[in-house]
Amino acid sequence: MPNEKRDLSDETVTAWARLVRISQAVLSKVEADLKAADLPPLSWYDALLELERARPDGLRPYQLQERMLLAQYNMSRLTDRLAKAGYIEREDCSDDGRGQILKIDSAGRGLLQRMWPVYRKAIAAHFAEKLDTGETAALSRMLIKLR
Amino acid sequence: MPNEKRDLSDETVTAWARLVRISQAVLSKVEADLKAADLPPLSWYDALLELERARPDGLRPYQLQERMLLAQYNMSRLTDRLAKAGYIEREDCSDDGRGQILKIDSAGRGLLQRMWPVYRKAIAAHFAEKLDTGETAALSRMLIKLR
DNA sequence: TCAATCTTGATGCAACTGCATCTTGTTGGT
DNA sequence: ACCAACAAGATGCAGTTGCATCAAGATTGA
Repeated sequence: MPNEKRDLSDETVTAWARLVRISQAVLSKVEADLKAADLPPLSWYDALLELERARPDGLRPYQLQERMLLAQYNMSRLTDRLAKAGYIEREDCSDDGRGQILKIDSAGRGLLQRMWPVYRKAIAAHFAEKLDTGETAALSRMLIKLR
Repeated sequence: MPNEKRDLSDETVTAWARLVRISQAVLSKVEADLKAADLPPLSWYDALLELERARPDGLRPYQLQERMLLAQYNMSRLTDRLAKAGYIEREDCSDDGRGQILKIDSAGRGLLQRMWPVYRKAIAAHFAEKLDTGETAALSRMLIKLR
């Protein structure tokens, strides 16, 4: 049916389909491993890791949002959950009355430490073991170009 | 913090992070283009395309589910929506009293035709234009290894 | 043949996401 | 100083997903 291909080669469409399907499949395997270990989803890890790297200043929600490529309302809700779970602190921002500053706390750092071994094994099993060093580098280079 | 890296190199972790972030970002751009054209999400296209390819026999839900790497309950709901929107027919399966057979109908084929031009342009803009032929092939090869 | 087990597909419920919109506060032009 | 435009963050609502479970039919094995 879609044979009004115009300028897109079959190889290109196949590559596109693989990117979508396979990256999603690998990601769900990793998420499943986290869940099987009774750990929160990857987005919690990502957010906490960014806040860990931003120590000791912390980050404004909109900064975290840009780094994580998340919609604003999703970030608002994610920080809500993280704060309720006790993994981050929210301080009022002195420069901007609307804003806040997010900081990871010690429970958050503890969670990072508990999650990493599981996450590391999952990345190894579902990603790293399937590629050699050169392939990893090549994949990385292709992905950069897509950004 | 996660410096108990054991066997995962920094390059590997970076490549992993890029795969997750960038593929998700590109995918949302494509989804956004479809939505901007008042078209249904990609999953509708994927399902209908599989059913188009399976003509004239159609597919059992579990077969479609395997091809699309979707959870069973998500497939059940996707077929519900597609049937309610009039894009597929569901027939009782004669071989198996529990089962059904899904077939794309002419409205479904019409939707494929209306979606493809938009989808094609989106793939071109957000994916194909950023890679040359060799790079597309290389990306494809790396992804295959991850499957 | 008949019970135990497995497979197919659906569904109630809670959590999460997308969208639109709101509130509060900042900024820039006059 | 003021008002219009803009930016940060929250939230109500509808739609979607994940999880657990269910019902109904198929399969296996004694």
